[in-house]
Amino acid sequence: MSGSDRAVLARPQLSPRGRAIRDAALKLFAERGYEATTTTEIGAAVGIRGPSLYKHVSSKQDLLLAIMLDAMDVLHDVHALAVAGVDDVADRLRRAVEAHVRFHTRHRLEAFVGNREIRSLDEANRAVVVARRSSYERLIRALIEEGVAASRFHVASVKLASYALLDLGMGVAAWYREDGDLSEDEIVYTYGRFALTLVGAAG
Amino acid sequence: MSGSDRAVLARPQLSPRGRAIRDAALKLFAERGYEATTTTEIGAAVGIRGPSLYKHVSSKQDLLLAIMLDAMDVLHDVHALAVAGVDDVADRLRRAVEAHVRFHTRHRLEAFVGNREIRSLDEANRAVVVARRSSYERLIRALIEEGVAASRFHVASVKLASYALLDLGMGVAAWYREDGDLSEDEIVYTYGRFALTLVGAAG
DNA sequence: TATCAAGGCTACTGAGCATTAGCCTTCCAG
DNA sequence: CTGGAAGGCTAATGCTCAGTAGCCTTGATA
Repeated sequence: MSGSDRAVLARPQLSPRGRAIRDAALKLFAERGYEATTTTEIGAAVGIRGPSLYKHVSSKQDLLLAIMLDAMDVLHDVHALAVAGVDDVADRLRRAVEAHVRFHTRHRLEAFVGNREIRSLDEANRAVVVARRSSYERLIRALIEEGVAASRFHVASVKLASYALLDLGMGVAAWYREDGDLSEDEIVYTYGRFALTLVGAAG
Repeated sequence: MSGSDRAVLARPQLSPRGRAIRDAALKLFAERGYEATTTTEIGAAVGIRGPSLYKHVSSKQDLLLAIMLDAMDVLHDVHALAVAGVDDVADRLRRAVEAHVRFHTRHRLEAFVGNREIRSLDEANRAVVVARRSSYERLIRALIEEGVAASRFHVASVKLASYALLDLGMGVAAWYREDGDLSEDEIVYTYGRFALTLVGAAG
């Protein structure tokens, strides 16, 4: 887990203004999309003009990349934390899905942008983000495979089951609202149970 | 069902070139996104220059709107067809979900663009599309409510269950490939069964 | 054969955009 | 009190677009 510790502990420190800019950009990217968001708008959201952003940030593209990479780090971290030290494979899957869903409520903007704007990254950056996402997807699939191998899970297709679980999380990021009438815990626990029935977990 | 008949029978006839342009635009919108797609590219895809598009199409925005509206019509149609004449509520739900998922494989580009590019529609057009989508979502939710009322389904939250089912379809549109190793029927039937376990359908 | 519509094309318009240049103020360190 | 860095600003640069104007070819019709 030294990798995720690094991500947790050594996440680069941003100046307060830098943080504000990134937050504003995140909100705008989520709302209007990356291409449709102008540097003027991002600036306005933190009370400065567009060109002044460049005193804090190297480019709009880097802003997007940083947002996505940070989010992927957090996602890996919460997954690792959720399954660490848990032996039973069904428990591990349930906890992994709970962490997955909770991430998508707590960081819904990051998740939303991360899913929708990969296309807006240029080639090289996209490759990095896609690789990191695939590595996460493999973790979930490996859990299901393990349960199947142990005859604890029974699925028609491991791939299909893992897609389904991952997609449910992404869906949450699209519709969840903090002030909605579904509480975070309600969603998390319900989806955790969905996951187990979905893989046909015995007992 | 006269509404959906209208949609099926009276879908406006497009010239072959018009069709080709719409298809090309759909593919490009799905690949690069609406904002990132230029009229020059759409033109090139059908062998003409960007400005010549305007001999067939009134604007890029209208192209997007037409794609989305047509897709929503088809989705409503396949739903209506799937549940028509089926009495048992569990059967109706399963068939509705199967139709939902099949739509998202057969029309994955339309579904993909329809979900991701609503933001790119201007205010008025967006309102129309959103309304039509909500009406579809209500159909699914009503099915679940009906099963719950009849004590055939048992869910923690109707809303959550319907979100989950709808999101699974959207997920399919994101990863399904005709030449992938999961067949359309395999996905459709598996998700149909998912749906029933997910709503805790008895028998 | 003359006409005309359909459907191409190039050139142009007008707008918007990310980013850079270069200037000015503020404020802290020496 | 002075020098310089930090962080604003306006103006300008260079590019990319959607959409329009207006011209030309083709081919069917009358």
